[in-house]
Amino acid sequence: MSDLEDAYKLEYFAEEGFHRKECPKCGAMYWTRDEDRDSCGEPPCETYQFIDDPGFEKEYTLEEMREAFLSFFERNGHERIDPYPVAANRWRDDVLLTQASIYDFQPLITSGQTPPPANPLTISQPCIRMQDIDNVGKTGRHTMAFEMMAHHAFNARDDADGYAYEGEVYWKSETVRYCEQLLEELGADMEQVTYIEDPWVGGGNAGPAIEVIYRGLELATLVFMSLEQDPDGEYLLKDGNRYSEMDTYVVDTGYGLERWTWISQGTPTVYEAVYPEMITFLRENADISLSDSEEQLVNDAARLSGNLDIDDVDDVEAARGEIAEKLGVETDTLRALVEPLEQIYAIADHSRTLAYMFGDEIVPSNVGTGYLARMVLRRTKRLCDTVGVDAPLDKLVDMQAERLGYQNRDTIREVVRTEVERYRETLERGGRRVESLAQDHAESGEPIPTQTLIELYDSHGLQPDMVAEIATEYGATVDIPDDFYSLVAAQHEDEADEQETDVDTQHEAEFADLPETDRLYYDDQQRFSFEAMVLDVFEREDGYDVVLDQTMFYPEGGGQPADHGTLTTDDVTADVVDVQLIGDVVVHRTDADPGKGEFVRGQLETTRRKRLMRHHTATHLVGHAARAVLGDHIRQAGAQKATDSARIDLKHFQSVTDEQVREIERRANELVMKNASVTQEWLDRNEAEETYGFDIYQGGIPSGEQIRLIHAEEDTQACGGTHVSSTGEIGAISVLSTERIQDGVVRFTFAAGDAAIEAMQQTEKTLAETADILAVSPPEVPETAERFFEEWKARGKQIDELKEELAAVRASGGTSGEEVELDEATAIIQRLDGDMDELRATANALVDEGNVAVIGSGADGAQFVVAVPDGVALNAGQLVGELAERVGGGGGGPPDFAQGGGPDADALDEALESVPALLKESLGN
RNA sequence: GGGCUCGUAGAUCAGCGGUAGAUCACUCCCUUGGCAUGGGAGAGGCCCCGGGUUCAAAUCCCGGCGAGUCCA
Repeated sequence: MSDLEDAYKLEYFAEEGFHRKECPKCGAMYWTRDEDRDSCGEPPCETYQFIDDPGFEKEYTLEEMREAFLSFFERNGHERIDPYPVAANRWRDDVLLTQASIYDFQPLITSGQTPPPANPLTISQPCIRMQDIDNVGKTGRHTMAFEMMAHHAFNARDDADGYAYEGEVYWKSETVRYCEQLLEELGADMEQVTYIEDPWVGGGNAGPAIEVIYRGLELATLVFMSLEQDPDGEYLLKDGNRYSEMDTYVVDTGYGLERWTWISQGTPTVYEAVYPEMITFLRENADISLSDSEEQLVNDAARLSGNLDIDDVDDVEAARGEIAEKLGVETDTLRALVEPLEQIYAIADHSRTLAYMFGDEIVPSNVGTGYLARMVLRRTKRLCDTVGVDAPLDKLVDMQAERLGYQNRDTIREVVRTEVERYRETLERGGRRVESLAQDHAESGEPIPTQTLIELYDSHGLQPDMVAEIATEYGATVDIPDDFYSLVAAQHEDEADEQETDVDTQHEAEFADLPETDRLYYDDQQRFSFEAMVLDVFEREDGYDVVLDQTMFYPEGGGQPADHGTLTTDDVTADVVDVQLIGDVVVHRTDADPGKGEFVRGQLETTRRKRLMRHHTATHLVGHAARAVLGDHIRQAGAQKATDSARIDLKHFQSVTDEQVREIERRANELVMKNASVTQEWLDRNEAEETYGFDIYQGGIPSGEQIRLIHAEEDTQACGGTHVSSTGEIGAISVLSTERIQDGVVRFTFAAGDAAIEAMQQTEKTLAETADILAVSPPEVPETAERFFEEWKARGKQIDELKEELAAVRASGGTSGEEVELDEATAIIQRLDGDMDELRATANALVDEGNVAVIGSGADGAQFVVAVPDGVALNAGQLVGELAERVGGGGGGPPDFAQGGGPDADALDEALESVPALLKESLGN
């Protein structure tokens, strides 16, 4: 076993006369120029030494510092790269948000499958770390949104081949030298800089890493990613796993833009350094004006808390008393002064987070990144309300968006406004709910139970403290357990996620040794037959897996189903029922064995393929049209093509109106009528991204150095599917329906070509049939249907009225029923073969005249209604129960009115005859 | 991707197996010089849709549609 100690003995450190020392406080190993140094320099071993005493020669704004960094590395041979979106799930499915610059290059570039956009490169990458959300504003240095400035170099070992980059660009010593040069250029005192050894581990990779500390602040981390997880690996690292050396090794640095800006200014908190005008605006808006002495107190407190070991919110609360004591004020006094400022810092940071999110076209939703955006927005809104900021949230976000240079600011504001309004509605709805709940509990005097609080939060989005606030107004009490959110989490624990085993992986090993199948469908998408040689055949439970040297069959992928057709030899014709791409090998599932080593003729089912191609190209056009109508933020969330229709799921922050749908349909068909040629182009991926942007990845991100682009009119997408050669071949596009499949995602189902004609004919047929039934012409159908419906309702009402009248007449006009005199009233027993409504009405009418009514019907099985007037000691429910038993059923109801019945209509009369006896019996008791 | 909650009068919601309700809004009448208001009467419901269970479903079960919300 080996550890990484040797990995830190850099030539550079030796040349410059660095000393390797152990920190007496925390035990960390670090490198320094200062032989007499006695600490690693990082809190808690050391305190901040730059507040009011900036660490660089001059002060930098955020923008100046970014430029200083990027241009420094440009001067030193690095190419400047535009930042990637903060929505990392656009190019990888293992994370939602970009949390570090290296995320931009994972996994395809770091693993060597795809070349980097430049090598070496420098970038300032916006990042969002939700895990810091509670600390923002309170610790003075945490921000949820930040930019990670970085330079990266992608190296491959000399003896390694098959990677998308080769040789060594530079490695550890050069990396540290760049860092030193930059610090020196900015005027740092190099004697005070320390380099702490701190191996980095994450996401299956690892490597030695160095933390760069200056005046108590960690300014950068230099990571040398060179190891990968390996059970037999040589290195045992701090996560308890073993690692071994990789063929590629990557310089991964991270320089916190905000911290560099901060240290250059020496303000009490980082927030005042990075967006001072926003802080000023918010303080004025919330009307927070402090006297000079109060201002001084706040500054002193900030400096003190910066110098304490404050890593999260709990520490802040714990330290508050200590700080107050040092300053000679009451803890509460200090809190009253500091808390509003903390909230304002958080608002500024969150607004910036939202600007990044919406600027990068994240759409609020109840899933994924959209949900995270919604959470941040609601939290920010609450903070504004608490601290008394009355500027609209869309304005605050816009201020940050403007600073960050986003072009889509109008959309950003609209998204924020829509979302704030939605939140207002949720609160209003929830408020009403809590009010009535609170009234109930105020009456009973019992506190609102925890389980109810959990439900209010989980199902209705109401924070327990908000519930408490409203409840208190109505005099109800609420106990919020300290571990409330753990309780919520505990209720979700049962939600076990089932891992489905991929059938393909079972056989994957068998195909691994076979040569890559030559995919002819890219050479000519309009050819539907070919010849090939059978390389291998595997017998399966339900057929055969046939591998050819080349194929025209398109395997399922990119939402396009597999081609069907036949493989024919002189002796055998095998039907191809499914085609899958496994690794580089196209596997044809057939119903017969063509024979290994045979020559086959392949013939596609052309109708099917043509329909799929039309639908695929049409999908691109519908997406393009939607973007034109709804806005640039429109992005594909998924798509599926079939022979009779296709669907495309689009992200949008509002529901789509009928007019918008028609407009999209119209524009899509305009593109069809233009008959623009649809072309494919293989392009270097970095060139493609540079030319067309990330929006080409609507259907996911392919791997490889070269990617295939499909151009249809102005639309360009990276796509592996098969397409028609000109848009006119699509014929027509008909949007069949739209539905909201989840918040923020609208699904368009549409048909193209002959499928569109079929769909339209089907719709017309339905309309024609409907018109026929109503005996009107199709245009008159809506009006007629409405009239019929209204008339139908009116008649129902009229029938009800007539039944009432009939019942009254029956009751008053002497009855055909048997009368039995009871002590307090007359009971009328009657058979009346009507429905329940008639029975009820008649019984009610009889009761109105002071009679007991016992009515039976044989219209639908046997049914009874028994009604008893006030003051008569007879239990209707009991009587009905006994009668119903005699017809093989059951019944019941309140004592004054009951109903029941059973299937045995033949026994009805007999049951009614028994009523007098039953009455006497029950009254006699 | 998964969990939970909710669809009843124009609006807000009760009812949760047994005769569909309240409040506001609406219409009309009365009180007042007029307004705020007060008193009275009335109209307004495919109880989201489709199956099932039951003598009986707004109510229970299943499926769909629509809305909300929490989590990954």
